[in-house]
Amino acid sequence: MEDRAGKSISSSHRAIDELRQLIFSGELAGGSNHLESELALRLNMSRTPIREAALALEAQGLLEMRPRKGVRILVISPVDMREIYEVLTALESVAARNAAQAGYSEAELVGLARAIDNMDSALEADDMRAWADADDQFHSELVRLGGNTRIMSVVSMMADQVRRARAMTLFMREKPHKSNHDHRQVLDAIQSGQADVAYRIHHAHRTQAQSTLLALLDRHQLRSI
Amino acid sequence: MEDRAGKSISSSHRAIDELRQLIFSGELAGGSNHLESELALRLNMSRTPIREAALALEAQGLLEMRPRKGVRILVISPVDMREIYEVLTALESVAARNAAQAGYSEAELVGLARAIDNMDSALEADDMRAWADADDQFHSELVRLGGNTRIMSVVSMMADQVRRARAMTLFMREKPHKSNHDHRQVLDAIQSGQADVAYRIHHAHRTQAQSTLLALLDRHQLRSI
DNA sequence: GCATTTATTTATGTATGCATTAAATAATGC
DNA sequence: GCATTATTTAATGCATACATAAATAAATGC
Repeated sequence: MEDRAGKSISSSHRAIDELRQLIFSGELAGGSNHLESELALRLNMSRTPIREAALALEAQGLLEMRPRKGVRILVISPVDMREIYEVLTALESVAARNAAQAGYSEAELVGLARAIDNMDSALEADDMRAWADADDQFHSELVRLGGNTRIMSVVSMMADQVRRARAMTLFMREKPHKSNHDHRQVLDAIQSGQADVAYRIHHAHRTQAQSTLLALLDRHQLRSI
Repeated sequence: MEDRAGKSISSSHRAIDELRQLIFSGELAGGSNHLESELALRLNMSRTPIREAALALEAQGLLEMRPRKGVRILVISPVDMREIYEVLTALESVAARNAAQAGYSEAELVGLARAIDNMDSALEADDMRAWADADDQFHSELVRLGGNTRIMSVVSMMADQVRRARAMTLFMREKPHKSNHDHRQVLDAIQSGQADVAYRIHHAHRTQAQSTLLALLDRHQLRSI
């Protein structure tokens, strides 16, 4: 097997990538069970790399391995959402503060600025999927600029865990104009080196996002996704 | 294989447990490399469960699997310590706030109180190892009371990552009387439901612990552990 | 003697086989 | 007909075999 760069990629890695895809796309639905042999057949490889991939995805909180029951895709409940957003709020805010303290140049912040621009145009074009991508881009760039690799990996893990739920609520919520405004403010604070402001604004932003989302789940009686 | 409860335990789980032990005890030193076959021989099992265990421990940030180089036990640098303590500070403080908000009864807080008592008597007896155990007990009980399972697992993972470094600095630092005082204050705030106070005090406590530790590493020129 | 190529070794990644044991089904007793 | 036990089925956990590819050593050319 070869990836885009032409470097051969192992079956285990391919299994991880493809299973993630299948989970995010909903083809492997939350709550569904799948025997190792079934997945092996589906991805056209033996059980060994499937097992290794399942172990990795279990560590990332995307599924659960239950002896003789197969691999179960985890569902996200409102309680899970609360937990995850609590962690995201705390860690991303620290990243925002660090980014502001780092004294980045205009050029180094171009990724953040571009993400915000993308969100604006997506919102204008009423393309919520593009907006969500740009939002992801903003948050992951922010965390990257924070410079703490542990925060990066925890945040990206948790973001993955709520990905399905987020996709589902994307089209239920009203247009997130406020979100874009918040992001510009965070960028401003980072540019001007106001660490505490960056922290506070991002913290408020995430807290707001969390209650919006939880209210939405409650209104639609979504008990698990 | 049977564990204490008489329930048979899998080789993979045994491998995880025993490798963790070997890493924490220093028998598998930070930076050392070990072929899968070597570890298999050592734990008297085949490569398969060793591989599964290594994958799990890699996800937990304790080692790294490098093709043909074997499994490398990770070392902790001062930069890693900074990163990890930043995460611990942020998440444990949130846990402290949540615990204070939860309105626990005296009985439910007995674990925390006991941990502090243990730290006091360990300090009196000048038994630093007992003190470290009690400190662990306090922090993990605090996080448990916070009620966020994600925070629990991230914190315990990060605590494991610095375990070796912490053990090493245990006997280099002066007696942590201040620490015990801080912990009592956090417990008081939780008992009286002062969420913001609990947050602030624990945050300050962890920030202090971090700079003490980093200063210690710097003073002793420890660039990796 | 040094660089380059070829051969050899060996650790890994994956497939496969099999014993074990949980779950499902059938059989038995009441 | 229901509960209990025996039987069968089948998914997992692990061992093992082997192809592949990296690293090392040997050989060749200059």
